[in-house]
Amino acid sequence: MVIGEAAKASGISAKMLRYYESIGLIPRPPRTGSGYRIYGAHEVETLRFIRRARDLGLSMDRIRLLVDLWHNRARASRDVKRIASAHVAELQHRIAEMTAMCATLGELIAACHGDEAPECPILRDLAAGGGREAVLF
Amino acid sequence: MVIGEAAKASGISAKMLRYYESIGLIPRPPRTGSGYRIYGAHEVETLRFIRRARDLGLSMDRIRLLVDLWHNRARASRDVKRIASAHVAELQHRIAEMTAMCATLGELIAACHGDEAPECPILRDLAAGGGREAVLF
DNA sequence: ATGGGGCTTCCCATCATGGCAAGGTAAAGC
DNA sequence: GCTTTACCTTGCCATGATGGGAAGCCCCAT
Repeated sequence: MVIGEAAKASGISAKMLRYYESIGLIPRPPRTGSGYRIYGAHEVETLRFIRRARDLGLSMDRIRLLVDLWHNRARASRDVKRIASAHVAELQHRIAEMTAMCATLGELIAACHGDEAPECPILRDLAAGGGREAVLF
Repeated sequence: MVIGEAAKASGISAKMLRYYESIGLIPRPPRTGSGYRIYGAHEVETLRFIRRARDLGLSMDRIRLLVDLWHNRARASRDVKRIASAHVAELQHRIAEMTAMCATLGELIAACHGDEAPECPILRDLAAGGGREAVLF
């Protein structure tokens, strides 16, 4: 399999395959005489693993650790669980931040007439400092 | 006020003040004879506005629009509301994505013993393709 | 006058991804 | 065999918002 085929089979673009190779996430594949990268079924399997980890929002650093554990028959599932849990904790943190933003903005949007007039609670709040009083009055 | 003081007063680093100036988000301030940027109370007020918009997760592009509307007495609150609503919609989209990731990972984490053994539903799922069957068996 | 801290500009790095350009190659059609 | 076409190679640039650092100038206090 040449890089375009591996890309199609794995769902990762050829560009990213070269990038992953350059950062050492995947090993350098053998080349044909003319320099084309050659991937086998095993490599594509690893790539699909990476793809799915990426789809779950994992960082490259954590994916690297997971791939290493996956390829390591002496692994402890505890290590895998710890990495996944840390990721979930980060996701929840970000979700909480964004939910708070949505809540604040939602109140302001609800208070805004959204008409031709210039008066706007959203701008007023941004200008005044986001304190509760700016929302209530 | 020189840049460091404006930074402290606004909560935006001096580095970012120069950056915001370079991308045209804020106008170029006057300079002293020796080239120091000089900021007044009005500029700091704008910077605090930007800071709070940033804290609500707005993109620079949207902040630019909001600042323009804020400074424009002939604005319509409808335009402000539309921008804020678009941002909330994006936030909700991202929240939904991350929540789905959390749900999937949560199931896998719950199914993982997290002990010394190599057997791990998390890795199994990543390897198998994320289908339901991989979770259930 | 000298030292320290703050200011200036410019360059580099992040992270994962895409785009573009120039040049080589493989395979298919004529 | 030659042409076309599609694909491969490397390398550079860009993103967005931010931090870091270096080299050099400036202001103030001692």
